[in-house]
Amino acid sequence: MSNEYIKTGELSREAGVNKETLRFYERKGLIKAPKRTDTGYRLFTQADIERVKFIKNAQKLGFSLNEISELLAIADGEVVRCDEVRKIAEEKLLYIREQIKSLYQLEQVLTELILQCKKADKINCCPIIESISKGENNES
Amino acid sequence: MSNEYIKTGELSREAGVNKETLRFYERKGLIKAPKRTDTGYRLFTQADIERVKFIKNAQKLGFSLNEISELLAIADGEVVRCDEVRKIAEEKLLYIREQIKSLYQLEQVLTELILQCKKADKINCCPIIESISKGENNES
DNA sequence: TGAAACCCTGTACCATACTACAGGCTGTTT
DNA sequence: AAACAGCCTGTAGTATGGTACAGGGTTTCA
Repeated sequence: MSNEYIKTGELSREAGVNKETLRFYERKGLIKAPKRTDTGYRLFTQADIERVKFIKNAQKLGFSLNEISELLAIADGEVVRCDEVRKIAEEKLLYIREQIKSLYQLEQVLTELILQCKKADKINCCPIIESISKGENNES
Repeated sequence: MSNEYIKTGELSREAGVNKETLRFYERKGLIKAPKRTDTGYRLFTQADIERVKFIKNAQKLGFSLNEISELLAIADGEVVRCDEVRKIAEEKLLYIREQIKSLYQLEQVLTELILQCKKADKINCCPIIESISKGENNES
């Protein structure tokens, strides 16, 4: 379980990512360059599987690869600086809330436009096109 | 007002976009290739100002340039097909609602993680990192 | 021994929406 | 006539997160 090395193909299957993606992560520094066989084949470990899964999970939480780099760097440290992790998470949370807010405004405007469109005479007159033309949707 | 031609620089100022962006839109077919002077300078019209503003307004509503192309093609038609416009808007609305939904789920998970982090002992233990490691955030 | 499956590298490409820049005319002003 | 702003072209770069492929070496199994 501990001394089993796996090659690129197996890691890619285990972690559910493309083989090219692993090389991409390596170039980006998200996973560290693994050992190699004499003939140059990469030898990954169980820990690498966990690491790639961590990356995938963090992406599902909305973190970018750069942010995940930061999280991993902290997690790799001797002492995990919990406050630093929380800071990154809090920034992400604020950003997500902003996104929700502006998407909600869009949702309102679009809903209203579609409603108007349904009510309108459909003979060569489109409230949606007209509203965009006039720039009535500028809330920001 | 009608026969006044303007050059790239003025259109860019009037519509609030970069000059390069205008060439980009032209290549993309979002604005049609304008007349030229004998020496090759582009001659835009008032209508082009409106068109660029339309593009900017539609972007604020969340439409991509490809979708804006479709909207403009419909608006350019002899008869504006209101139902087609509404279809595009309705698709966008559905997409925006999905985005809101998944962002809201993220918001919930992140909020909870941050809360746990605040409650936890901060000595070499980070609930956020651990939760991501374990993949506890998989709702999708 | 030979085919199939696997791995390696570097480079280029996908979408999205621009932005920058080199190298060269044109137009205006002094 | 010279300086400078403004326009032209084509190409390449930005950020994001990968994906694809050519051209080659390696491993495995029959």
